[in-house]
Amino acid sequence: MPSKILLFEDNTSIIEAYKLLLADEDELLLCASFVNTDMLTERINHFKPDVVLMDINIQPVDGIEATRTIAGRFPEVKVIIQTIFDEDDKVFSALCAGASGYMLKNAPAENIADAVKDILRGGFPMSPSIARKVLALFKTDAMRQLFAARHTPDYQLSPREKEILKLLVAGLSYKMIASECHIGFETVKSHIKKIYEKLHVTCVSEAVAKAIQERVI
Amino acid sequence: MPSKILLFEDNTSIIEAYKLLLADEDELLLCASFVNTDMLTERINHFKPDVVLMDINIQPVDGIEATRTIAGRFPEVKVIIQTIFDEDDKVFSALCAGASGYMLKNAPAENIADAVKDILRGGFPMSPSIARKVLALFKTDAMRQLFAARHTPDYQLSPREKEILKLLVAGLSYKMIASECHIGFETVKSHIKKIYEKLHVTCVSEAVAKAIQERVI
DNA sequence: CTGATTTTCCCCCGAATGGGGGATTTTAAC
DNA sequence: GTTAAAATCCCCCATTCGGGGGAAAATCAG
Repeated sequence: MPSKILLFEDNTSIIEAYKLLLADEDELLLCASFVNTDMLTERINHFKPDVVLMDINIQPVDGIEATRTIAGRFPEVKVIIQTIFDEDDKVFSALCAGASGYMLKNAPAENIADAVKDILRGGFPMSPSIARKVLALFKTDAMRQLFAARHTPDYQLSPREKEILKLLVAGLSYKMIASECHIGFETVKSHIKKIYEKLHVTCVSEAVAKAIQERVI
Repeated sequence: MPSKILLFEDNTSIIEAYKLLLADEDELLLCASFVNTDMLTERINHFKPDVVLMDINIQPVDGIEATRTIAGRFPEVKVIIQTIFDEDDKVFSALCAGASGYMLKNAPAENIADAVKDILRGGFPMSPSIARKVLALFKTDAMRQLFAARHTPDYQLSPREKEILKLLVAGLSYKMIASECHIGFETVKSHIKKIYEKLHVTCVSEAVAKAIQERVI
């Protein structure tokens, strides 16, 4: 049984091209194509496609928003964003919005069907230029922040120190921490002194910020 | 001018194999190889390679950490992670750490030089399983939080209050904030009193935690 | 113009914090 | 069994915070 495809594309000549390209594919079936995103959910609901090829610049709802809608309402539908080139930010947003992949409209003709099949198999074909862009995203500050989660700097805090740091982050005073941990006030002070040393900070605010941002706790 | 390569690999027979494979490549020059990650930055600094081939399981600093170091200190150096197989998670972490690509050590011999050249040209050969992980990353909550419109509770902080809150989060004392903002100490106190009221907190630690976690600032 | 909000500043005072010294006991490692 | 680290507690003391009162400009919206 072939995979049903819906095409959203405002350029009719591209629609024609796709029709031709997909016509003699046994595994793929182009059910319908639309030049706008009107009645989006109704159309999806009606055709129940396996794949949606979505032009990123379609109107009135743009391809990214449409992707978000489809990914939210029909998570089993794979959305493949169609773009021309040099639209890094948009492609990135589209992937965030739930797109399963990303294709260049000006790719060599025979590759298009293969790309669709590939994505259906769970692959994620990326042209080198796109791969480079995605890879570049791994090096942005935002991504680094994300992966600070995985990369947790080790400040060699002892279990007790971690416990107390957590309570500090939770907003407890020294006194409250003491009673919470069933230890003396002075002990709490000692631990916190040690924590500050190890984290290279000098006050609660820095300690809390560091603990949260670098996921020390 | 050939691209200079440094090899970090603890298996000496693999080092020998790479030497042979890269010996008759005009575009590639294997400068040196090391069986550990001691003196990492010094070595990079000395050889100034274009490419580093980094075994993922090298010691004492593992390949991922080493990659992070190199990517941080020498962003122009491309790091290619060398892995055996079935180490998707590690490979993924390596990419997050800033690797430019990865290669299978047991790849057909003639492919190795090609893979290096490919990555040098900016390509990014990615296996389906890795690609899937990359894609999955785009759908994580963390990413959505970062890039999608997110629910930010509105505490109605005035611009000045936000500014001061930022400085609080940065770990500045009242006095430092005063001098930073060119206002009096008492004014800072007033603002902070107001901030605490609005955020429903009673001390810096709570305020900082809330500001960061709820992205108030 | 008028009222509301923001920003600025002030005093008082008790409580909390941070840094500098310690010391003892328990636990873990070698 | 010695050594090292962790966890506990103590004192002193200056500084910083936090909450309670204000109040006067400056800015802004209607």
